[in-house]
Amino acid sequence: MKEYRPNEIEEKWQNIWEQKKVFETSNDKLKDKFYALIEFPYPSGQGLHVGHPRPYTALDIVSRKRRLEGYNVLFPIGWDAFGLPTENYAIKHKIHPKEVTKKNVARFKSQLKSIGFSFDWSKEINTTDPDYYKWTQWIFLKLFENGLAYKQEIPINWCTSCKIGLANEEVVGGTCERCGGEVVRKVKNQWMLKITEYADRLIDDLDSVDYLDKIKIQQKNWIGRSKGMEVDFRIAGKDEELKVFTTRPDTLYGATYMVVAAEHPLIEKYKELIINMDEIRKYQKYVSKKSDFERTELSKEKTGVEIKGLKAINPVSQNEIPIWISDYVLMSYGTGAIMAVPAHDSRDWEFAKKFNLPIVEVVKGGNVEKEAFTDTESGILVNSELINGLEVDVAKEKISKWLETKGLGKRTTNYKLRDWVFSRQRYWGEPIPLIYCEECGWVPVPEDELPVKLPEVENYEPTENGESPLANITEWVETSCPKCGRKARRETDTMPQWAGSSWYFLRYIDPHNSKGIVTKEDLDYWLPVDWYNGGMEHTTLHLLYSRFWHKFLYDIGVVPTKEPYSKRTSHGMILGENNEKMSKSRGNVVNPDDIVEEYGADTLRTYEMFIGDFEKSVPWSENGVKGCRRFLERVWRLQNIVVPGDKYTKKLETNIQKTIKKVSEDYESLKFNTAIAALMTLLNDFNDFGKITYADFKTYLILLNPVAPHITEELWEIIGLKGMLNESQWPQYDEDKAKDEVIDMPVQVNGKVRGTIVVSIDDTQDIARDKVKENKNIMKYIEGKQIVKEIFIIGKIYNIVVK
RNA sequence: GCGGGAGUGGCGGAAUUGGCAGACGCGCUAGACUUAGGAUCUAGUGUCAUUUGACGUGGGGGUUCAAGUCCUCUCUCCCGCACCA
Repeated sequence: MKEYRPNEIEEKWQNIWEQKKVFETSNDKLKDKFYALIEFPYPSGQGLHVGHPRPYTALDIVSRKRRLEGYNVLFPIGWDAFGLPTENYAIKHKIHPKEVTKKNVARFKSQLKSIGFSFDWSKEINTTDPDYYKWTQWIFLKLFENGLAYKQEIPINWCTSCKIGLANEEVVGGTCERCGGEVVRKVKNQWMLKITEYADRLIDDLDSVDYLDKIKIQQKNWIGRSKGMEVDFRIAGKDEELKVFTTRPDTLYGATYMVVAAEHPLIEKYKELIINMDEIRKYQKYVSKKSDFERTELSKEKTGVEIKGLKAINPVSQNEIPIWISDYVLMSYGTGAIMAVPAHDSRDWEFAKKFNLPIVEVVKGGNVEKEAFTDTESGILVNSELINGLEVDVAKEKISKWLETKGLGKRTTNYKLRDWVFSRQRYWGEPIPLIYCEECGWVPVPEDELPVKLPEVENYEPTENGESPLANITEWVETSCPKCGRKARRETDTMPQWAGSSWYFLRYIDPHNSKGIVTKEDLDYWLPVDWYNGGMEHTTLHLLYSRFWHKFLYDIGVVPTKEPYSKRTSHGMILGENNEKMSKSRGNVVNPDDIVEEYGADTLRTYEMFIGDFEKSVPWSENGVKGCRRFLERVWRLQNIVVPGDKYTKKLETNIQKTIKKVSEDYESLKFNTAIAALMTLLNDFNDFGKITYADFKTYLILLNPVAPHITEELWEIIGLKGMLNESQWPQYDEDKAKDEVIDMPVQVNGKVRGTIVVSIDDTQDIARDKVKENKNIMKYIEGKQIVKEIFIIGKIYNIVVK
């Protein structure tokens, strides 16, 4: 027997697979298709770390299994290469982001290839390739033409010293991450996409897809649909209404004050009437330095200022109530104003306590002097003239009707979801293909002029006033209006990184098409994606954005399905050995190259799958890697105990059948760790028995192949099986043979196991009872006592209750 | 704060979904073979008592013949929060 040398074997088979184009998708549309998708990586400067291969290996396993089952499999790969880190690197080192990307992609590619994934490399895509982003721009134009893109004033994080807009991530404690300068909110006119128009469908169509429940729940909560009422509070002495949204109109009598967002237009409108404008200005400035996130997060200690000089009228009680501003009310949710019901909302309660505002109980059951009583899904109304004594449901309905007939409110649906801010004042993104003409307004770049390519620039830093670096390239910006021919200017904002990743799974299907986005008949065959795996952190942004784009493309007749992905699963993170997130600064990053080099790709793959529950985060362990290498060494040595025979060894057959069943099922249900454990157990059985037939070994190799493709292919060749393993077929199991006929049944007395009896799987209670009587140890606990009850579950357990 | 998720040996994790808790692997202990090694093989390994046994799945309470699994209260940790990808 030769020594097991993974590096030699792995390179050998990777070359053979590539030469023979084993993993290229076939054009045979009569075959059943299987489209497996992983989230394409962002090619960062650090290269892959061991977290990347985990989801890739998982779907590689499924893809390899499906090929052996006869499916036509599409398992593609590409690069999500626009983005901030590349641009920042380019600025710092004065290298074109295109060059940075090229270098990073090359590195990622060689790393991925060394791990032996069965990607169809002929379908590789890159979001920064003009042939690709041509179609990203095309989709944007379609959205624009259909009224789903519009401009709006939106505050951005502005670093006063770098003079550049910052991502939320780059703002640390109100200061700029890179220079430590002061960050303020600055209003910019931004392109927005109306994802809210699809809010209902994005919720409702979740019923038609197979996503993990936690993913569905998280998306639903993010969209945050709530049915309620918009209620008008009149401003005392003015012909002006302050609208609030509430899901609880029944608690209206408890509304003892109102709170509006610091940016609420009401303040500007009535600034002459407001007595304490100075105080308000000061508070507005304080709020403007916080992100929405901080505003709600840091709200442990409530802050706020009363707007003195304005009062509101509670529409049901007619009481005059004060209006406050506070940072816990956001302009971006609802109407930017709330009615505060301190008795039944804890934030309102804290605020009322701090500023000494009245608290009026309207649902019975708590002690509202001590704390807010929020358990009010049901209950009886009090202190509420029109609805006293009614159940919450009934009261809600009655007061809603009353408000409607009086014209004081209307039923509406509100969403937490906000429209998508689509503009970036950055260089490394897709140019937004619009032209501004004084006469015609915003005009799309004609389709035949797409793509609008990124121009070459010297400097990638945004301009002094926060415009994108593109704004400085006069010859690029100045153009003529496609409609009227007059002088016009190009939009200089670029798209966010999310744009390219919102539709990439479509382009994989037909990546080299120069005439259209994807050929229609290919779309009909391949859509929807059968299985999409990715991180939970993408649930509410990328996953939702891409569903939105897909639904839009469905509406305009480009794609044939309402949903892009029929199944979505997700993996856990791999942490450092110290149980912390892997990061350069913590110095706990493990590079897969080192593992491949020292132990081999098959060991890396096996370990990544065996490391633990696929859906949970787990710490890396080098010792665990060694254990997997040892396992593969034992598999390698199985070649020594193979004897001729084209049938399963009798004594091993049940175990083999059971393992086929277990492994086949586990590979399909993310339980890779237990599949490998089953293969280890079977290997132990083989070694205990001492010899195996070709048939035993062949089945074993196929079962292990998706996890460890190189070693199994090599062993297949060594023992002289026909053809290549990857051309063989997935083994079948026989349900009857995959069961033990005889089992050790536990016998309990009063719920405690006192012994076992050997019974056939289908033996009845009478047979079992006789066997119990023969068992002295069990009888010891029964004799002399009265049997109260006997529970017998066939094939499982026998419990005797005695007194 | 809001939303989602997780707590089982020294460690990663199993548990047919209410039926023998700890499969499989790591680590550890002892032994064998040794041209001494981070190789391989054998046996052991939840805790305490060590014959019979008692206890044990973050903590408290409950349902049940039977609870890691169901109900209830509670504690701790992780992830996301819209310009990171």
